[in-house]
Amino acid sequence: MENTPICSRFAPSPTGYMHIGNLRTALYAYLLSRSTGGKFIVRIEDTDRERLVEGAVDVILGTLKVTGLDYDEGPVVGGPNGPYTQSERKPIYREYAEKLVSLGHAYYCFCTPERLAELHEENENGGYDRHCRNLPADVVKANLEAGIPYVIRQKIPLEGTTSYTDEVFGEISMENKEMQDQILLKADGYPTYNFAHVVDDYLMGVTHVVRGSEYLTSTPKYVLLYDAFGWERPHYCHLPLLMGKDADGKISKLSKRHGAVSFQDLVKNGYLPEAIVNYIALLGWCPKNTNQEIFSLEELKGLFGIEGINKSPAVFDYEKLRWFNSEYIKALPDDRYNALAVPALKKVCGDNVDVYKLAELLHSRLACFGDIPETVRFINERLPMEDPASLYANKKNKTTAESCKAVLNDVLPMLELTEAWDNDSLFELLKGYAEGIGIKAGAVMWAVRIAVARQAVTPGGATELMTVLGKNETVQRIKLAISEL
RNA sequence: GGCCCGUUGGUCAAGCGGUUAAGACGUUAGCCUCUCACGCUGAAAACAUGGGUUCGAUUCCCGUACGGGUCACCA
Repeated sequence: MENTPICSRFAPSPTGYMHIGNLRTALYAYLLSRSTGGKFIVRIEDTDRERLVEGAVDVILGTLKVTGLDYDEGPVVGGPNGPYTQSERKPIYREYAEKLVSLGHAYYCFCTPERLAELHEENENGGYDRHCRNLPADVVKANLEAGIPYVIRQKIPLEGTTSYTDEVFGEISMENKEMQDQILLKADGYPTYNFAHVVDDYLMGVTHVVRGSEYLTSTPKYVLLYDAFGWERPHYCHLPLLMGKDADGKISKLSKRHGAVSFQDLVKNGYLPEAIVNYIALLGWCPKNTNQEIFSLEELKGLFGIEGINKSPAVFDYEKLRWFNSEYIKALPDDRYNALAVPALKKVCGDNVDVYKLAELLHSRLACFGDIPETVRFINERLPMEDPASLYANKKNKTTAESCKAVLNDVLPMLELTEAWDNDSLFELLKGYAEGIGIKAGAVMWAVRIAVARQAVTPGGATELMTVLGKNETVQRIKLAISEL
């Protein structure tokens, strides 16, 4: 058990929607700090001015709000180490970059983008040739005074090895000669991610850096920066990536080709935020000593720990998400459930049917609110029957198209005559009929259910569907069914 | 291609030198029920591979294969 409070942060770029992998990173960072009673910070990394998307910050903050990931410091709420948006911290980075130059761990580079492109052309895997690394001081001074555009690059040691211990992956070592003199401060005066996040994490007191494993191999460069400044290195927790599976079975980083990958899309498709959070919490992490899978955020806070984080990439499984969602729907109190189901039902069924009754029938059957239109389409629409013979045939109840036709013929006049159109009465009526002729009630129910719904799987039994459809429509549909058989 | 990381059923995963190798989703057989679902009980299904170390390897070490990541004035 961890007992020193962990300060972690979530530092997204406002480049559009909230990717589910991003949300998972936020969740883990959040849980890590909350499980130790520590702070959770949100920071907006908007140093790439060209990729900014308007409204993206709102999407990020909105997602954190509906998922319940509350933060102690961040944009809007502020905090002692603000501002929490990098574009508002621009002078800070320059100050530290220049400090690094004076410390001898960084240098001004006046190479033009054109020259770098040429370099790349000559040798694709060569990288920057460190042309400006040892420029004489007077040349640098003259260039600066002449206003020649420049960047500031990190001076990576030419020899030796840099290592750090990742909390999840263990010791990671990298030969210094494998690393580039990466750019710290861009020509436009903004810092790169490589520099800004290091300065900010230090200044904001972040003790644990939680992020995707794509940073595993660039972290030695960041560690070198901490060392150069003489700052204490933070703990690193790199997370296994979220993958998706193609139609042809190929596995790759989760992206749009795999389906909905943003939190907003999933919610729009009818998944509950709690279900999504629960599912992704378990994608790459597993609690100790329990087989439980359904967890509230609150429970997660108590159970989370770095020891349970996996190293290998995890494939996002929409089927399992559906299962979580169905569990959460079933557990939803009626008022919350109705608030979601009823409007969706009204949209499809209009006001002619008892949508509350329908909603009730659906409560234990629905895996996802997005299924509603398809599930209840048959109510207002007499669907075409593709293969009546197989639809009417049911081996458990020993029904066939013929036997169903006979049943429907018998039952039709009884239904036309009855006045009591409620579930119990209808059920007794049909059951009595079945007993009378000595067949299973199921055989009668099957015939009627198929005849009125015109599809195999329905959101209720025969008599329930009849009450929803009403007497007139039921009778019409049975007549239609008989004529088709 | 160089470097880094990973590899338990179709998927998520437990395991941390000796186990009948859990559990969940999905698939499937059946049961229950007043009909569809829900629910319940079963079934099939896995330690990538070759060497070591060891009395004994899924577990530790090395190689191989496969998968992923990374080599930007993007994060």
